[in-house]
Amino acid sequence: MVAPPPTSATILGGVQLQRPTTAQRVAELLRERIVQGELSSGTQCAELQLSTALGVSRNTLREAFQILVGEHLLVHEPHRGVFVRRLDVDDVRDIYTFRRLVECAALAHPASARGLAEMRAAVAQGMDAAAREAWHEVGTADVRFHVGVTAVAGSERLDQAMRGLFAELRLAFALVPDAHELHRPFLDLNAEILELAERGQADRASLLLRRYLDDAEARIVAAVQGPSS
Amino acid sequence: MVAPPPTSATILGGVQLQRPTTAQRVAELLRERIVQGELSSGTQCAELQLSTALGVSRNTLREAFQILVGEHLLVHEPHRGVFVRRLDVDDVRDIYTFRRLVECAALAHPASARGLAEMRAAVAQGMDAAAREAWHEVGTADVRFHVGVTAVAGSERLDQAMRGLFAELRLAFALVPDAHELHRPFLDLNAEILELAERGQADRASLLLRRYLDDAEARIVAAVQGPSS
DNA sequence: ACCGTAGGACTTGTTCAACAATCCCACAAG
DNA sequence: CTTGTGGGATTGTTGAACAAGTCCTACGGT
Repeated sequence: MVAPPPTSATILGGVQLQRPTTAQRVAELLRERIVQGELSSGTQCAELQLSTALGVSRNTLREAFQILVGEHLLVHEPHRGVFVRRLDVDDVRDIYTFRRLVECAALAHPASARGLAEMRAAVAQGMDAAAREAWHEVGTADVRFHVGVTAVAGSERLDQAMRGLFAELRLAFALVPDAHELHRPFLDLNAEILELAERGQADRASLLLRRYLDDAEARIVAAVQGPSS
Repeated sequence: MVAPPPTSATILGGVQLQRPTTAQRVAELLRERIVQGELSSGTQCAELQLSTALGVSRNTLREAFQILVGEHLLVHEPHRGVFVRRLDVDDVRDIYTFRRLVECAALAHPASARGLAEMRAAVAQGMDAAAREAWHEVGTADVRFHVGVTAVAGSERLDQAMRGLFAELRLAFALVPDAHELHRPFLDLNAEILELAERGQADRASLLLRRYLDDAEARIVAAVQGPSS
């Protein structure tokens, strides 16, 4: 087995510098608006209105829609339009079933040190943000922590799937009143999980994580079915 | 836990009857061509050529492209075109890292009987197909078996992610000479895994499955780096 | 009051033609 | 052998147009 000749990609560390296409930029902008809750669940995205507002053609906008539909952030109802996805209780349960399986398994069989480093960085960021009472950033750090947990498994595709899941979850976060209250109690728990994981106590870390997930799921389920129950 | 009220979706079994849009049908057609290997890895999909061949406009075709790019079956290089994705060794390893984590964890903590039923049906189909020497169908049954394993976890999103992963994997299957030889030895193993799972011997089933995955990964990695080594 | 229904306004689905931006290749110059 | 430099082909993006479908409303029958 001979060493492969160094390509420009390996030299440059695999970074790809390609200006995003208009559709990608539009998708990115809409994605941001959606996960930030500025476009709330169920909102219709009218083509003519949005395309003129963004200064792009309908065709380009429709390409952007396809991207976001593929990410489950928008739903497409033929001849009716595209809408910001609305999560129901089953969706939240489904997402947490996914997270429980993947995150707990990742912690139980650690394979990548990069994931641990991410977890460490996320805990630090969360502590710091809490000290400054920057609650929104605390939430960001919490998400980062769990993406880090997933990264412990060492699969790029798994990481990406998890990032997609979190984007979906934010649709539900928006329904939780006092979103900072959602993440605040988990700061210490994350730190504890990290410490166990670093000491090689994989099983205890995994168990603690499961408790976290059960708790978070219950909170969000309650928020989603909210006043209706 | 009370039973949820039956919605129209549950009554109708969740089937949604909406004629697919043209872009969706084009995407489906191309997806089929790709996973069947009729469009081999690296092939460029020229817009003008394809759109005239399919009798659709370039704009519609580009919407279809966005769908398939989102499924990682096509890659888009701005101003150069879209190409059928080419999997390298790292991709295969990444996919199998994903599968190991998810499938083994699913078997270890069974949560859905529907998954077991799928596994059973897949084993039966595989045996039957092998008896008829229908090797292609044996491969289909093998894939079905492992989607069934994933379904044991009980998350719709996880199932979908796994189906997407298998679509990608077929890009690599096409590189394996004698694809039926790839699946043939696993018929009995699948049956054995199923039996262990049904008897509640989750750990042993999970262990056996891990051996399967390691073996399959090695074969495909060898095929992908193939003649170059 | 309660359907059905027939319009009509509006939105989405799809195509087409055009132009701008970019890539690719062949060829010439150093 | 490397480095410009066209020019041709492909992709990126737009605007207009029409077909197809949905939603709303008013009308008529019962």
